[in-house]
Amino acid sequence: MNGPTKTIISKITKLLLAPKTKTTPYQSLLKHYGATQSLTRTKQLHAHLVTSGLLSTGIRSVLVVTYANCGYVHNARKLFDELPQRGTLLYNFMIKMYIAKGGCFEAMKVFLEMLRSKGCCPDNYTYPFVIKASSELLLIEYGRVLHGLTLVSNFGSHLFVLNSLLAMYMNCGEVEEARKVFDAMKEKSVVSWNTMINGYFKNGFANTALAVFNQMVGSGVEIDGASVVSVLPACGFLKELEAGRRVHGLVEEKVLGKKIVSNALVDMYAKCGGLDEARLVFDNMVERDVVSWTSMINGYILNGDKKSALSLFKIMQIEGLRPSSVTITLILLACASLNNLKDGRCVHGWVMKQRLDSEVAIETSLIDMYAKCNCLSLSFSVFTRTSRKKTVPWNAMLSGCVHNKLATEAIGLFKKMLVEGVEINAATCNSLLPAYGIIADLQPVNNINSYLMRSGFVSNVQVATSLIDIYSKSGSLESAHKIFNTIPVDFQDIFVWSIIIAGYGMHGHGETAVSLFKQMVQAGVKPNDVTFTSVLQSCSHAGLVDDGFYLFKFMLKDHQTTPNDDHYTCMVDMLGRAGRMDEAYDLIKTMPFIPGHAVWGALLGACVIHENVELGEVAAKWLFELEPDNTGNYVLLAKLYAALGRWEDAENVRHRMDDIGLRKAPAHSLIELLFMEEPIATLIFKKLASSSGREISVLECLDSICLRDLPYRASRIT
DNA sequence: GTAGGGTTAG
Repeated sequence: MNGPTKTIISKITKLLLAPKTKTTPYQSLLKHYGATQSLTRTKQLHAHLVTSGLLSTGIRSVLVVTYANCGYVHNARKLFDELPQRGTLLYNFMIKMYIAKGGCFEAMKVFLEMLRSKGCCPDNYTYPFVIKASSELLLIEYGRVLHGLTLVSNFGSHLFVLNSLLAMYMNCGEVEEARKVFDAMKEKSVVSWNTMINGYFKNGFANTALAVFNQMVGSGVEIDGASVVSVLPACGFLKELEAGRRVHGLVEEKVLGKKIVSNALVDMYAKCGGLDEARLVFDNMVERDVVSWTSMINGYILNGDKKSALSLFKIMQIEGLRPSSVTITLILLACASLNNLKDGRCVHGWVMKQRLDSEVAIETSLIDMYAKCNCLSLSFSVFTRTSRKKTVPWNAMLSGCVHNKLATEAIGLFKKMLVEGVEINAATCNSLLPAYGIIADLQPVNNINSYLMRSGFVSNVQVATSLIDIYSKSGSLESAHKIFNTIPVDFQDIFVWSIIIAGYGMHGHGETAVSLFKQMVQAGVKPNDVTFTSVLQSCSHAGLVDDGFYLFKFMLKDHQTTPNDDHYTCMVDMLGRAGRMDEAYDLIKTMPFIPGHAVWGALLGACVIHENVELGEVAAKWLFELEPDNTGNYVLLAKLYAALGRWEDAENVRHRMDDIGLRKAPAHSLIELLFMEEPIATLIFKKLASSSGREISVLECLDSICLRDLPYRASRIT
């Protein structure tokens, strides 16, 4: 017999000896039940097969697959265990079932059984499943072993296997390893590229994600919907409106007009500040789901238009869409920042009816909303109904107390957290720490500091930043600076620098503030609006006019930072305090935008100090127009007149207030008006003293003007 | 029968 004949004969023999694989009607029926996930019918047929004694091994195998497809783990497992022999296919189905049910650990166990079994090897279907399981369990070491197994079992170059390895490495944060696998791939599919784009973004490399997408398009790979949905969040995060627009162009060109793609576009435009374009995509959608509406609502919130967010939410409900917990979270956020208790309570009512009020995210948002609307008792009543084990509602409650200036309560709550064994995280510390800034007492700050040291939370830069802030607010710049020095240079970000600079500024150490600012710039940290405000304020408080001017010019020239209202206010305040009134006014005149009330307020304040009526009247004129309801401005102008003895003009200011209804009760005298403000009381005190020609005690003066909180005010005035 | 995809938050 020659070779070919031998082969043919062996093939025929194999076919004859092989078990008949003809599908019986029962098997076809079970396959149909599996495909349609008809569990009840499967159970009925199973019972029938048992009673009629038809439960052959072949049928049992099919039953395992059917139960697995229906997701009925118990029966699948039972029948699977009873089988005398199990093939790769059956193992694969069991693994797939466990993963679909979220039982990744069980899936891994089945895989181990498979490896231990004789004559049954994992195949190109098994590996993607188990790699996914180890990925979801974040078992990177396991994943590496699997990677090794694929290499020794010749599946190391299988496209699906490699793609699942890419996803696994990315999901476990092993970006470099994913890259190595990707670069070594001889054949790449659109899924490989998409996995890389998505993986880079999720691991914080938004720029690389965008670059990989561009490379993909550049090398002629046909993109699909998933490519777009993976790259758009990166554009949104980077606020790369132009890049986002180009992606949008590709979407139109390739007709990738799926709902999910449009949703991603809405989100991208919203995050890039292209609200009109977001709305255009939203309006042109044929069909919108909750995510579409939620993304659009979020767009309005991100762009500061919370009122439109609320009205869109109402339209959404009229259109019959049920908000998700994400939508609710956002709406409560909008209500919180609008101080809109009425709508917030409505949403709360709806949430209760829908029985969504026990979702942690929603509970937390409710606590936050009530706190921001200054209804802390309602926050507490939501809080007491929570399960109290999760950290986030506690954090929201802490922030709520701090927002309402209830520092002692916040600290009390924190102690309770420790007693009740609630997990403390960095966010807890960040919510709590500002409470110590309110108390501004060194002893409690030292206590919390030692806790943060022991627990290791100080190594969190945000926590350390807060700690620096509360130390400087409590008067210990030395401790603040010590903590600043413990932060590794690479982690000294713009926030830490701003806080320490502001700390020195706050205590009048303008020179140190300026020198720290220079150190920061030297260290390569680019100053932002806030740092400039801090350092300019420091100069202003310390009277460092020249330094202030230098920094202001530095901001204009070297950093192309456009000064904002705050910066001009600092400058005007600084020049004004130094008596350089005309320069202050000239600066205002050169402002590239319309000056706000703060700038004019600073000028008026300076005019009062230096008794400059001419400019004071100019400033007041603007202020009365910009904020006609602010009584403080009227008082300041009256004070200015009073200081110069121009009582008639001062009296006119009072009339002006009466005319616009700012003072409901009739005033008997100018003095009464002037006493409304504490600095004016000081002035009156001086006037009384000089007119009577003798020393007048503060208490005597205060007594005569019946101010409340005497001891407090007396200490402030002396 | 296998791989990749969207909105929020403390």
